[in-house]
Amino acid sequence: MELSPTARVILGFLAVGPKSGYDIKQRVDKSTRFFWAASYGQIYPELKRLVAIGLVEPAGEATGGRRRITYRITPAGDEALEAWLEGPEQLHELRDEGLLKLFFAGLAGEETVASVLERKLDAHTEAIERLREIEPKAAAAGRFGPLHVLRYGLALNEFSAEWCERTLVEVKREK
Amino acid sequence: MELSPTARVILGFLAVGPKSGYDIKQRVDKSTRFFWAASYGQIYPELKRLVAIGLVEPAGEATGGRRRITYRITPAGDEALEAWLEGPEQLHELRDEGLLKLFFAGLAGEETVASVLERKLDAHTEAIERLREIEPKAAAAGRFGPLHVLRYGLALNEFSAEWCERTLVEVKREK
DNA sequence: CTGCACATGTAAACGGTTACATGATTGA
DNA sequence: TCAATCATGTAACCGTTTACATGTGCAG
Repeated sequence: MELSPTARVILGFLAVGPKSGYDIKQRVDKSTRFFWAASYGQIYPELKRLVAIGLVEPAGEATGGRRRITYRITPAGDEALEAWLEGPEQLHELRDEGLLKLFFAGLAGEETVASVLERKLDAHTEAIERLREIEPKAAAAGRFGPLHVLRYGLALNEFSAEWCERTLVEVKREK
Repeated sequence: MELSPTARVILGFLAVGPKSGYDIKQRVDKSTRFFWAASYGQIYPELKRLVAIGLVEPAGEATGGRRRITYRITPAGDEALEAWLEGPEQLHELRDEGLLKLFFAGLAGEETVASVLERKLDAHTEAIERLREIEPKAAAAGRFGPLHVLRYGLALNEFSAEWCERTLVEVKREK
């Protein structure tokens, strides 16, 4: 029983505790979105599919107030999640338009190369700031996975930012 | 005139010199595929679209032998390419299933965490090997962009591999 | 009482991969 | 002569984003 891409995040978050589709989306946006995004257009239909195949079950509607449907992972869901975690496949895809531009920027002159690098540097700097804001919360929560993944993201962006700076210096020296 | 994602690679490679769709695919697979992939299913239709809007033109069919359609970038195509290179947008997307697994792997115990890290390490090690094989060729070609992008890829994968190793040690120490 | 955040959902469009179809040429 | 590679192309499918539709409850 192969899990769809979106099912992987959903089951993961439901394994931590029952949540609504809305909840899941909020969590994704504050954590996994940097390496695994999901939109409402995927989450809501996927939740229904997961219920249909018995990996997830409704855990009661709104306790008073607002409409709200909470879901809980089933034992079958736990099994499927574990099977996925232990499976060998680990897709890795990168789409980096800055790198693509850099690849061709030589055709347009050194100024273009420099501005491409500067914008890539900006993007990494911003990412670092956003991740630093989140870090204290992740550290306080004390869960191993989220914290280490966050620190990896931080370190990776710092590495990339420094690489952009070094390469910028090199480009300007050659000019 | 916004360039479609695939049009960006196509125009870039055609700016270096005339090529067929098949050529472009080969080049992509040997270079940009690590951060910007493209399949025949996109390249051939996109070439036709680019001809239709005048950014690219046919540069003659097969000189004897095999069937083969070569394309050349037009002045309008050069302009569009430069406009794209100088534009501010630089999409950056990452899909890293290893990180997603790591995010949740704590739920399944430390052995799962370790095996997820080991497989991520393997993936980066393999990437390093593949990139090292290509490097001498890129260095010999002497074009700034491709060489620096390749070295960035190499450095990034080395960084990630080392991070996996360090984190593995940490995980095993805690056990 | 108004605007914002909560909350769920669907439809259309887009971008991409994969599989399939076709056929020519080259080298073993 | 047979397999591999060259070479172009299309159709089906999948996953994803975006825009839209609808309505609730709370705070100012």
